Amino acid sequence: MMIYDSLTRQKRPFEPIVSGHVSIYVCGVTPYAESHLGHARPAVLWDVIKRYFIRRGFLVHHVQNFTDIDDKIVARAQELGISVTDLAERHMKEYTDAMNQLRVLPPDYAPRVTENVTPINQFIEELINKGKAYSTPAGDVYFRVDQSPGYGRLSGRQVEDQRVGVRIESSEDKEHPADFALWKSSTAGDPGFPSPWGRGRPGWHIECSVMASRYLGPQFDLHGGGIDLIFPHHENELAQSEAYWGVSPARCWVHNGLITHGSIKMSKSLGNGISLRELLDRVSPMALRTYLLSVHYRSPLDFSQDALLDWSRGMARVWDLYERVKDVGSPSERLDQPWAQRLESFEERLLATLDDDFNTARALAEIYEMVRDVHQGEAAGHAATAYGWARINLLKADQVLGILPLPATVNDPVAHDEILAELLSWRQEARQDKDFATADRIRVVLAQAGWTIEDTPSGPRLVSREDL
RNA sequence: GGCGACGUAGCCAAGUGGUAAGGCAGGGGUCUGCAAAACCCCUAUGCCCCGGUUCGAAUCCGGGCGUCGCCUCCA
Repeated sequence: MMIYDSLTRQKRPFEPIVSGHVSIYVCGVTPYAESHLGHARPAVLWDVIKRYFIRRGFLVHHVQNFTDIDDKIVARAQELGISVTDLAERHMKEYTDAMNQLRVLPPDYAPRVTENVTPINQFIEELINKGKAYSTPAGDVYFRVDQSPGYGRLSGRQVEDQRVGVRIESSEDKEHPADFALWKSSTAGDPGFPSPWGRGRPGWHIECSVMASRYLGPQFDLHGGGIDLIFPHHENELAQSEAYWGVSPARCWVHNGLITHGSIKMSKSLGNGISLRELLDRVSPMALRTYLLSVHYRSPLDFSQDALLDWSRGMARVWDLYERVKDVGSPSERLDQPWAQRLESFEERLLATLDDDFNTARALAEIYEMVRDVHQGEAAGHAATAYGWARINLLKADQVLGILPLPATVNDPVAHDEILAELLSWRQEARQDKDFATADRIRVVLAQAGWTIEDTPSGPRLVSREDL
């Protein structure tokens, strides 16, 4: 099992700290606004990673935080005239709902900054005691970057090389321009928490150092997040945790590439962000999920509606096959024909592709090749065996990748169903009487209602493709 | 200015030394009253360009060109 580590910039064999266990910390969202498509990528990726480890027999501990207090949340809540709690709560729920639709398994813990202020303060105090941080007369606390020997090694940059840009916080009583805040004092009207340095709130990076170690211990296996978090967030987190614990927090840093739109990074400020909620109203969640997995996680994914729709057309074939085979029995015969052998060993190949740095794109290709083998078996006169394997293999793929739509919970009004059924049987009668003009008129009527008729050997079937 | 990523068929995309996966679109076919769906077959002598290393390179090295990301909040 090989995983690319951003710190050493190479694929390395995965060696868990505790044999048979894998501990994962993923940086979650700051719920100050609606979730956009970019948030879905790491969520789906880590969901697959988790499912993969579980299938490989690991016990998984997964923590993903909510940064439910920060400058943006405060600003946005004031703008809307609501409390920061209400604002954060609303967007956390939206996020969670979207994740459920995408079939993302919830983390074992989803800690919030506001529930960890005391441990954060203790952590900061200890850093001050160790001489790694200092408080200022204004009630802020900063981390001393020059007391952190390896600072910059994760992001591959040196403090001196950085562009001398305009620093937003100008009233600095920092010792060094690169020092960053562990604790920020709150002004009168702002939300804040008591602390040894006065009322204030945690800086941006400290919460992850504290919560990761609180829930997973000083060192854990995998640390995830978007590639845009490498600097400053993870660089600073690494420095803090190392200063406190004396060890690097994560054994392996896993960063996903960003989603772009028109080749530009998706972001609210540029106005090219796509609302996850709106997108999920328009497209099938499983089409979106598998589309996100169709590109290797470290590459940028340039989103386009057309590419998503093209992709979902392909997945529809897989879903159709599953519909056809979901109730068939398990194979009873063992055959030495190549297609049968490949169907038997499908899951091994699937897991083997994921062994190599979670190559989900190739894993999806394996599914299509498996589907072709099913048809070969069918053509060879072994339909029952082929379909049996199709059912098993699609479920196995689903277990790890999550590819099948959830069972529909739509309950059309009975009257609606009856009308459709009546029209269909009317058309069948017309067809038997060779009255094709009438039959085709009925087809047009149904088409206008959004239904496509598929005449299968076992009779006509209505298909609605509007959700693709 | 510093650091980094990427450039594979009409489109999306895998592939890090051994002779180009997969999907969509397109073409041909089977089935069908016609369609739709499904299935089968075909579709890159070539992987941004130019050099180099090698028996052999999309894959390694050097130099270009182009696109993007981070250096400020960001998944």
